[in-house]
Amino acid sequence: MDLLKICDNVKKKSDTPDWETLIAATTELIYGSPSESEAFSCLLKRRSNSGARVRGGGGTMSTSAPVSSTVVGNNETESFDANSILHRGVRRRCLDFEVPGNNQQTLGESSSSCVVPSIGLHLNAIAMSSKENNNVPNEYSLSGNVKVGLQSSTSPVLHSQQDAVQAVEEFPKSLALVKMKPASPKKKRRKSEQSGEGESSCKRCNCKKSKCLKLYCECFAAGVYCIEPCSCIDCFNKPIHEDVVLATRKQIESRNPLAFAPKVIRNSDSIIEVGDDTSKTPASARHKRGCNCKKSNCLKKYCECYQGGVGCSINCRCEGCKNAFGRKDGSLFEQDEENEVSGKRVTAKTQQNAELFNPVAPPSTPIPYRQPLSQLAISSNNRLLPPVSHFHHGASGSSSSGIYNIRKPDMSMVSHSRIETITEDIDDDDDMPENLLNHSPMTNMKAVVSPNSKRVSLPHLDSSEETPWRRNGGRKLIHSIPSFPSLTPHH
DNA sequence: GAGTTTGAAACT
DNA sequence: CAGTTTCAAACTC
Repeated sequence: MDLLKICDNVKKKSDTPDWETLIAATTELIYGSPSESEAFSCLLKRRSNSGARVRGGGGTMSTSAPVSSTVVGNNETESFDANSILHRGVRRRCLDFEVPGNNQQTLGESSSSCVVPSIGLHLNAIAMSSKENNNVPNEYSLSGNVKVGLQSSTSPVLHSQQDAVQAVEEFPKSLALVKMKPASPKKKRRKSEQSGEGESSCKRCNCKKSKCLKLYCECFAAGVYCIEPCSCIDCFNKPIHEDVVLATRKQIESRNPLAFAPKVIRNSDSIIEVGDDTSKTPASARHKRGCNCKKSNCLKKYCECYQGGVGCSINCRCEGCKNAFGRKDGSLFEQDEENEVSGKRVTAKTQQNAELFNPVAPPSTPIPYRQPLSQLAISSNNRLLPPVSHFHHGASGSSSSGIYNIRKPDMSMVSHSRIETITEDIDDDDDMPENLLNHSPMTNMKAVVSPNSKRVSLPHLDSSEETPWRRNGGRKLIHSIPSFPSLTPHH
C-alpha cells in the first residue's frame, strides 16, 4: 500500500497534527488491527522521539536512503517522515557484514554507542545521505575530525576513479594535522573490544598507512566510514572523501567483485545441509574463500574462518586445521582431544571464544557442532549478532537508492524480525540497477572462489568445482551474501 | 604499552 | 599465478 496514500488518509482521518496520533492511525491502517500495529507504533514513537537523530545527527548515522526522494517527490518533509518509518530499522552507524547482530538489539536505538548491530550503514548510503542533506551535520563533522571546508558538496568532483585515487595519493599529508586524534589511539580499540561492551560492535580501525582505503582497513572492508573511535591516520574513509572512497571501492571491486561481500557465508539451509553430510560440511556457514592459516591452526582470530565463527572448509588452504567450529577435513569433535594435547590453555581459550561468540550458550558449553551457525553469527569482536540472512537485503539497505533489491527472500528461512519487515518494504522497489544486477555479488550466483586462489573469479560455474557452500545451488548464496551495493554508479 | 606474530591484501 | 611485500589485527610479554 502506498504509504503516502495512507498518510493522506490518516491526515484526513485525524484532524490533529499530533504525531503520535498520526502514527497510531497509520499503523492501524497498515496492519489492520490496533493490536498488530501497537508494536509498530511503539517503534515509531521511539523513533520520532529520537528527533533529529533520525537523520544522521547526534552520532547516529542514517542509512535512510534517498528512496524518499523518489518515493515522495517534492514533499520533502512528508517524504522524510514516511521514509523514516519505512526504514526505521535500517539505521545504523556500523556495518558488520560478517557479523550479524542480534536483531533484537535496539534498532535505531543506539547512537554514539554504536550498539546497533546487523544493519549496516553502507558507504553508499552514507554518501548519498550526505549528498542528500549536506546541511545536517553528521558525527564526522561534529567530531572535529574534518573541518577544512571539505564538505562533499564542495569538494572537487572527481571524474574518474583514477582521479579520485590519485587525489588520495596527492592529498596533503597535512590532513592528519587537521584530524583530531584520539589521545591514546592504539589501545582504545582493544580495550573496548575486550570489554565486550556495546561499543565494540563497531568497526574501528587503526590504520596508519592504508588511508583506510584498502581492505586492510576493517572499516573500509566492512563498508562503513571510519568514525571517531577509529585511530586511523590520514584517513580517507570519511564522508567528505566520498568520491575517493567510492572510487577506491569500485577499483577494488573491479579487481575482486566479491571483495566487499561478507567473508563468511552463512547458510540458511544449514540444518538440512549439516544433517546431510557433515564430513563435507563441517559447519553450516563458511568462509567465502577459506583461510590460509599456517601457524595458528585456525584456532585464533588470525584465522578468518575462526574469527567468523565458522568452520574451515574445502576452500581453506590452512595447515594443521583445528578450527573449533569445524575443521577443514570435516572432523570436529576431535577438537577437544587436540586441544587437550596442545594444552589446556588452548582449550580454555577456545571455549572462551565460543562462549563469547555465543553468549546465550551456557558457560563452558562448546558450541554444538550441529547448531546452525546461521544462528551463531559472530562479529569480529566476538559479539553475537543476527544471522546474515537477516540483514543481507537490508543491510545497506541502504539502499538508499533502492539498490538493494534482492528478490523476495525465502521467508521460510528468514525470521520475521523487524528488519525483515522493514526491508520487505524496501524490496518492493524493483529498481535494482542493471549494472548492479550484473555485477553485484548478490546476483553472481555463479561466482567461483577458487580453492587455490585468493582471487575470486566471477561468473563461471564449474560444476566440477563444487564447494560446500555452493552445493546447494545459488539460492543459498543469495541468503549468504549481503546486499552490498556495487559502487557502480546507477544513473 | 611495546613488541611480535600472523595471515589477508596488495603488489610484482 | 606464484612469490613477495605490505599492512593492520591479534596476540604476547
